[in-house]
Amino acid sequence: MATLRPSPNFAPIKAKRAFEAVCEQIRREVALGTLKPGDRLPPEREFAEQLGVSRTAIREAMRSLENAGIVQCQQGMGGSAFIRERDSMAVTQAVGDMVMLGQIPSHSVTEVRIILTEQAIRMACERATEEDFMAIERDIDRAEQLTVRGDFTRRNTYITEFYRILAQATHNQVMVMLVESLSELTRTLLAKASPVPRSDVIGVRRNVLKLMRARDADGAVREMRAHLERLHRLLEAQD
Amino acid sequence: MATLRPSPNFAPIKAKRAFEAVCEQIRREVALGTLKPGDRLPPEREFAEQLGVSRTAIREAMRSLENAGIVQCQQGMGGSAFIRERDSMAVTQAVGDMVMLGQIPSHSVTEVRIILTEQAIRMACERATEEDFMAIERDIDRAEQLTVRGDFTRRNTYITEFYRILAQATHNQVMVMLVESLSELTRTLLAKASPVPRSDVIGVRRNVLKLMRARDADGAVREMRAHLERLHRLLEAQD
Amino acid sequence: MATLRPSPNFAPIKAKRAFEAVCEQIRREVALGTLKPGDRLPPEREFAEQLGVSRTAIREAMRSLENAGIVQCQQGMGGSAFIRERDSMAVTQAVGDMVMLGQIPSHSVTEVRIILTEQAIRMACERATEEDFMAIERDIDRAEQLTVRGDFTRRNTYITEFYRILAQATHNQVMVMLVESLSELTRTLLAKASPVPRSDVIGVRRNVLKLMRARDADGAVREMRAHLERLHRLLEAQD
Amino acid sequence: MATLRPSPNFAPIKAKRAFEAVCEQIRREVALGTLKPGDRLPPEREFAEQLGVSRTAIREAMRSLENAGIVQCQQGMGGSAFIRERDSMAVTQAVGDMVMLGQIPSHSVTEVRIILTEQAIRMACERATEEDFMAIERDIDRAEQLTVRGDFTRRNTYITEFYRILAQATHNQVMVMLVESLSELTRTLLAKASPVPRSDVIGVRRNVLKLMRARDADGAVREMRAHLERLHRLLEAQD
DNA sequence: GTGGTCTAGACCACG
DNA sequence: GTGGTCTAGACCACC
Repeated sequence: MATLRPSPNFAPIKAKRAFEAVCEQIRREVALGTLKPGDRLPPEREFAEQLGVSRTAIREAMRSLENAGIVQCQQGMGGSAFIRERDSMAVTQAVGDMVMLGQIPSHSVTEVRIILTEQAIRMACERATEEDFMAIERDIDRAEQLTVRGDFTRRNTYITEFYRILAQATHNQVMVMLVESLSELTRTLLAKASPVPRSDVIGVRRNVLKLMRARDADGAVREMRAHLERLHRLLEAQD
Repeated sequence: MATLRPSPNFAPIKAKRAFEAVCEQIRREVALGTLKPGDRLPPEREFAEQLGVSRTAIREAMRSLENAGIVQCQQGMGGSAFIRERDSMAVTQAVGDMVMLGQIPSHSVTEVRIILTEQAIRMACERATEEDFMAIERDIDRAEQLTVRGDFTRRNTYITEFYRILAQATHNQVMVMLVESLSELTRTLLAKASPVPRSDVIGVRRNVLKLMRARDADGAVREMRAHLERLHRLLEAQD
Repeated sequence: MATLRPSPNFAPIKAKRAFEAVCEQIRREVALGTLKPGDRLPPEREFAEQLGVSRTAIREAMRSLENAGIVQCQQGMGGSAFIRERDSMAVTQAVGDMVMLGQIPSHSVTEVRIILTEQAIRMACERATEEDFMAIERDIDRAEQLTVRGDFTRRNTYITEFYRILAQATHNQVMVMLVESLSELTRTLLAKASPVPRSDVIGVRRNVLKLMRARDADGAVREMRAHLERLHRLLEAQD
Repeated sequence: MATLRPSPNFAPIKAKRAFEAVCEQIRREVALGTLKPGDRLPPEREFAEQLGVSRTAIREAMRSLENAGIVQCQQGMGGSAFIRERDSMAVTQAVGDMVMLGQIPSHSVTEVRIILTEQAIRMACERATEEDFMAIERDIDRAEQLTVRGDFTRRNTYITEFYRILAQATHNQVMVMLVESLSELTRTLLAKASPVPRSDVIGVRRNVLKLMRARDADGAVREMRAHLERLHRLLEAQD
């Protein structure tokens, strides 16, 4: 039988560096809503004095937060740092590092990417409003127009955005974030691999949209999966 | 006997922001495999001299890489910076920032978390080896033993690790990474919300494992979904 | 008019040193009661590993806690650190340092000492049980016997303890602590000043006790004050 | 009669712990006045060499002295250790430890706190100069202004300082020290207990000050006691 | 085996 | 660049 008295419960200790404490405070204020996107942080010198740390510590904290996509520093007029609008760039970067540096085979990425996209489509089929569908349609239209015109630079913007807009029909921000990150990552991998993927992207997307509008989740998923698997096979071929 | 592994090849830095160039070099060496997890970078001073940059540049680069979860700095002798084992902490942090700072409702997180865990279970049911199952079982066993003993600090380690080990049975590193991140994030949210979640975690997990061993994906998914929904309801109650 | 949105609230940052974190943990466990007087802490080396810090950090923490009178370290096999019984030594030391190092005139000490002792006597007159009085009497008796025998070393123990036992009749631990500290401090000051104070201590104490038993607070206070003022004048003479 | 020849005074060899010897030297210099508040000690490395001990010994000594509130270490250039201004922090800490760690009921603290504050008021009524009263008034004024402005962080500084400034009117440093310590301790206890104490502190204090200026000790004491008892009841409610 | 001491080396912070 | 902080590892004295 165990002793009645609770045994002392010692937790490991992690030394906190000055800049980490600074980061923590800013993160907290952003989380609380007292700092909002567009707000400006105090000038370095003032901020340093306010927090009782050196300017170096402030600078390192800014570097860290900039990396995390939380603030944006701009030099020149009034310099200082602004709170950024949230976007999924940081997640993309983090997942990308894992794949690039961690020797993760690309089919691990594409497999999960397909699964997540499927799940997003299923969710969207249940929740999407006509407005959502129209947003998707607009994106396809523009991409098509630009393809015809041969303006591939701008076309790629819309081609890329498709998955984000699709995911937004789920009305789940986390889903949007992950789908966007994995799509972006796949795109990067493909760009490095085969310079000219070429396939009837527009047609497939129109098909998927039609099936989703008909709330035919299984059909839409089947169509999308076939397309993505075709696309991803280009990557496998390289390994 | 000399090491077979090629030694990292650092080149002097040219203009451009110094710390970025440093980052780039290290990232490259890691990607190439000349720098492996556990390897030690040269001491600050020495490294700075080697690359012909200031110590500040080295420090800022380390900050950046530490942020990305690529290196880990520690104090004291043998301090310097180590290449870290790849883990999903950076992704967790990035997703966590989005949720914490971006006013994303917690049910967006839990919904995707459930979906991903389900998909992981389905994949695992197809691919898991007996070895995978045994790893899961060992984790459950340890958690149970430590629960009985009242050593909650160490218990929580195993309780938390469960989802990672479960996901590893999919043999897909990206899946592991995402499942781990979302589980960790949910755990953090729960910890902030209700101080005493308590439920028969061990029992549920044994059940899921049994069903997976019988390759009954639908059953395992049903059991797990019920458990997670119960858990997540604690969060909804708070909003 | 002030803005509706709450302005960000940045708090100054204090770097936490490793040993402070260790101290904090031990203090917490003692406060929670999971560590009790007599308990043994893990050996330095083991403890260091458990907390993820170096042995030096543990040692510095021990130094700090030893100073605060919380633990006591022993050498040799089976050594390690023990949690100490609470006593007022630390307070005595702290007050003593203030006086010794801060150029505080000794009459500041004696003045407060008299006031506190008076207040203790008043409280005791209201609350003391017969048991308390008997404890005081026993102390006086022993001191008297040892005075007669000429065993001054042991006599001083009882002479010194008198004020603590007197204060214990207030049933207020803080009062005990302060009275004891100031008495002890005065004794030290006197010892340095005049080697032979000599006066009819025993007689005075018997008188005070008799008056207290009669619940004559005013009388007891008058008697005690007269005695202490006589005593303290020895110190004034020196300045 | 004792022998004229001084008897050889063998002190136990006992290899006094190195850091204790260092402490002793510094304490001695401070007591002698050769080291004054604000003075800087030599850098660790240099000091160690000067005294012929290791840096570890110096560090442990610093720890001990820092604990006793005698020196203060700070980072950065001009780092080293400074001799601190005398303050009652060490006493507060020592008394606080006794209460926190020794299971002393909070009403023991509050009871003595009230008694001591009363006695301080009585002493002050006899000795305070107009200058003392003005210092008290300034403190009340500032606290009131900051309350109106909603700057609670700085307000609390003045609210807390009140008792110290009040006690300084006694012109007895020991009284200042004890009143400050017990007030601070009560404040800590209250902060842990009830998040919103709120009451008309400013009004009460102005009243007390008015009565003290009229040298009406009994009145001032009555007013103050009523206020403190009201405050302390918040603590009792929790037990 | 445990505390006490010391050394060398490195990060972290400030100016 | 200086200086505080932390660490790893070693040796000693004690029981």
